Amino acid sequence: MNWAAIGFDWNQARAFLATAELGSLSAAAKALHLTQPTIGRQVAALEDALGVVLIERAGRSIVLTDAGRDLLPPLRMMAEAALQTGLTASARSEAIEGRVSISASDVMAAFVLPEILAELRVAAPGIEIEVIASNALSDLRRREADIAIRHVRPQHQDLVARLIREARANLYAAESLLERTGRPKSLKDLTGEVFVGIGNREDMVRFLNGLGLKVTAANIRFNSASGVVGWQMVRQGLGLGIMEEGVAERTPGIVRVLPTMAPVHFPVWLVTHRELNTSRRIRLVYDFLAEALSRTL
Amino acid sequence: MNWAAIGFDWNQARAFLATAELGSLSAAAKALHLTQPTIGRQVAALEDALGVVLIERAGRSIVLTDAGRDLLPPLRMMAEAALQTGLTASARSEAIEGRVSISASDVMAAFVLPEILAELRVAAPGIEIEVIASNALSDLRRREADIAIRHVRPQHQDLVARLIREARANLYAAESLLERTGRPKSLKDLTGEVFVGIGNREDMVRFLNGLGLKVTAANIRFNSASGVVGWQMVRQGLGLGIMEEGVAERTPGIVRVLPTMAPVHFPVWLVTHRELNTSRRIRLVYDFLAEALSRTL
DNA sequence: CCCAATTCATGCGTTTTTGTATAGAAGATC
DNA sequence: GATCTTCTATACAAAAACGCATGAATTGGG
Repeated sequence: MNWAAIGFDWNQARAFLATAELGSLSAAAKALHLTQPTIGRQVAALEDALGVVLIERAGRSIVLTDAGRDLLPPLRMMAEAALQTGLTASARSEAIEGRVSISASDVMAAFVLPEILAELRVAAPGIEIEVIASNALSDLRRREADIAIRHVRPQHQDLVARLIREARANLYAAESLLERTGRPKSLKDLTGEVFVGIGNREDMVRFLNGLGLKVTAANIRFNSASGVVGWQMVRQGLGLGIMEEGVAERTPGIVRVLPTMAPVHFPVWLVTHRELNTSRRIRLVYDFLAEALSRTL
Repeated sequence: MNWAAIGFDWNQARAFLATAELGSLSAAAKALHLTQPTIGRQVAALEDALGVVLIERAGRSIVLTDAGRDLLPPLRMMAEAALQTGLTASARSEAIEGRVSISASDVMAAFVLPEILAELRVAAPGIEIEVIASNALSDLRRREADIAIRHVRPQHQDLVARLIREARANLYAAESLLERTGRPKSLKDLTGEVFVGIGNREDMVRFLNGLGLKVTAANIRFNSASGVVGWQMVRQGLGLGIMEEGVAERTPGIVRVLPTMAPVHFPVWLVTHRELNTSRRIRLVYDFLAEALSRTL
């Protein structure tokens, strides 16, 4: 290895990369948990060390110079390798203390996880938990989370997954709503009913049609990308909605519509990175979640 | 990019990599132009940040832990990318001031380059020159030098090369030696003569045999890996030796043996990295060397 | 078996870097 | 076009890192 040629400050290089990727010094500072003046000075120092002008201050924002743009590909490589380094280190970490991030849908994060995490805090007080509540699949390979709860089987071989159980979802409504509109006795009674959608309207229509319900997008009068918001709307009696059985049963004022209708089954997968699975800390949380989810859900 | 996962100190990572590759904190410190306590503290801080023990202090030296060994491959990737970053930056550097390193055989470095560099200093006073005198081919792709003077055509497509000229080498001896032993008139007279070898004895024998000289390893009574040392031995009259024509002609007390014998031709290539060729500073030195070598040699 | 040469750890003073607070500049918005 | 928000630059104090000097431990050689 030629040590002289890599003698520039690697942290400054990272500061520039973050600035270039995120578009501003301020954004880079926030991402790297530093301050804007520090990032600015680091980038300036890197320019000085490399003898190259990297960014042009164009008033409010910044623009990369040709030289700066040239540096991006190798710097991205560097960051990729750094990510792999961190991953490997975490996998080797024997420490029980430390942070573990869990990605889950907002419904899971809001209605299922808190109870489980309360137990976990007793079992392992040293572990710091970061819950990422998002209905977008976070990329475990990029380490956006250490552990993810998903409802589709993960494909990539870098990931290791465990099928917790087949969960059930049913159609629910607020008691107040049914008292107003009357209790439907069959699928046909539901035609023309108002539904609360979650996520994409079209997907929701397809899903409901699959259940044998004759509904169109027009029936979904209320919709939200957030499952929690959707569920609150159902509780308010704004319409009928789909919910996981366990969550629904623990929600007061909610009753099942058409109890004779067969529940929708969907899998619950617990997923982590293959390398991270060797980390004692993450393994502990992973196993704890697996046990608790198969029990609670 | 996930910025949180690459939030460890990249300079500390480099410190550990150097330590692991070079085998000791002290060696790493020297390579990175830092001090041993600093490297020690950086590695310790990295261990702390990653929650992993990387090295075991085994008395005088250090031993990598399993975790430390695991981190090496991604860290090497990081260093490779850093090298590429530095390379790209140098290519983009518009600064005339700065360092340029030139790799050449020790003979070239000692007898040809100084004169040329004296001219260069006048033409471009801001440039700092580092001469790497080595008969081992330095790896331009690893940036062990910015520019190399070579006698074989470089293969790799990352390198750009210019054929300066076909140089000539002849057989020479000290006048004092020939006065003692008599001037040889033909190839046959050289059988049994003492030769001064440069580099590998076997290669030297093969080379001389190729010239039609009937010599074996036994004839090469003196040998040195250093061409300069070899040439000094020739000047001292210890034996006959091969030398580039221009250098030999400028050496007092040296005469050509068998002037009728055809000279050996060998190419002189000026080589640099394709990316570096766009650097104003390196381009300047490259062009200057090309001009000077084709004139001087 | 002892001495010399390395190598790592530690204490301390100095230098460097970082963060906070603030000012200035340039788009965005109404 | 005035205002508001967002982003960068600068000054200064606090914190962190660094280098030097030194001590302790170990290995290799005489």
